[in-house]
Amino acid sequence: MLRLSRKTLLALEAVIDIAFNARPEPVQAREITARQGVPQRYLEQVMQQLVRAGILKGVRGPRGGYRLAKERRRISVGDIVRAAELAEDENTEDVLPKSELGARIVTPFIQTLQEEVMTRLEAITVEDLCQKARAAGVSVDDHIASDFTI
Amino acid sequence: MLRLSRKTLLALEAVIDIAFNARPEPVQAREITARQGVPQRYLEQVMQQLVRAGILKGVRGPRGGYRLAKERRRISVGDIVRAAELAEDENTEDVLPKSELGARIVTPFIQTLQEEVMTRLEAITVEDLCQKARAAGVSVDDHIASDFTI
DNA sequence: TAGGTATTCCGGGAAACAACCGGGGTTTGT
DNA sequence: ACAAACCCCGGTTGTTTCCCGGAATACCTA
Repeated sequence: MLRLSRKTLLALEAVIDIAFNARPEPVQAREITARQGVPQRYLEQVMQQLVRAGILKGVRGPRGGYRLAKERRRISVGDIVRAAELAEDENTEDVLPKSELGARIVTPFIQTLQEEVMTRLEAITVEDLCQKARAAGVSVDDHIASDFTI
Repeated sequence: MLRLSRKTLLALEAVIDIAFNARPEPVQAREITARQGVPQRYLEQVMQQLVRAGILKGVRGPRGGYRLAKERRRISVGDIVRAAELAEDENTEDVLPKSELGARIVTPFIQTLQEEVMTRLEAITVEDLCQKARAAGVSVDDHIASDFTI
């Protein structure tokens, strides 16, 4: 199957959470953890990967938090997935198969498939998902209201 | 990224290896390990998953080995991937996100993507990959000749 | 027909690796 | 001074990979 790590899911939810929230003030990590129910320390770690990838922008100090670094329509799902996955496995030494069959057929086949999926993910932006959320009836009011249920 | 486990790659290569080899006698695990350079014990484990999934058929005793359980065009890549992946993770307890945004938007989005990829994989058969191998110039003679380099 | 051998089958479990999580401290802005 | 993002690093848990010892089964020879 296509396995995405929990970290990637987290990153996706966090970015959309911030994008969906239209407040002028930045969104604090604490709010997101309250909504998603994940340990705050772990989420901050993921957030910083997103900051380093140029997707989020951190604002320090009191009343600080995170904000999108670009417009919603300029951030693709592929960007987020890459930022989350590509963080620690820098080795990327693809176990090259010895057999001709493996090297010439199944490896290229898998690579092509991966590229196709990635292309598909690059075509979908955070903007698209936000519109979908609105269409699905997730109201901004409920969203913001839950900020105070900490 | 779309991460496939080594086990899945192995399963794919093994099945295609057997399918590409047109001999009447079954193919032994030992031959495949010699060609792919993988530990024999591990490969046998993968092979048995494929047997239980109804993709391969094991033939015991001397001159035994593995054979396709069905025609080449009736075995899809999706079948093989499912058989290899779905073996040990029977838990499948999808970590359901608490937030509305996660539950209503990103989870369905990911699921749809997974289903699309799976549908895509079901449409490609072992027969297709064998034809591709022949077109790519992987000769059957070389393939069989390597049987005796053990 | 009986026994020896080659091979698939089966379960358990060690070893390596990645994912997950937390601590302590530093920097930055209010 | 305080509140938050930042940074490094180590510990825990879980998954993947790999190995081992044996049992079952089929072929071969005598």
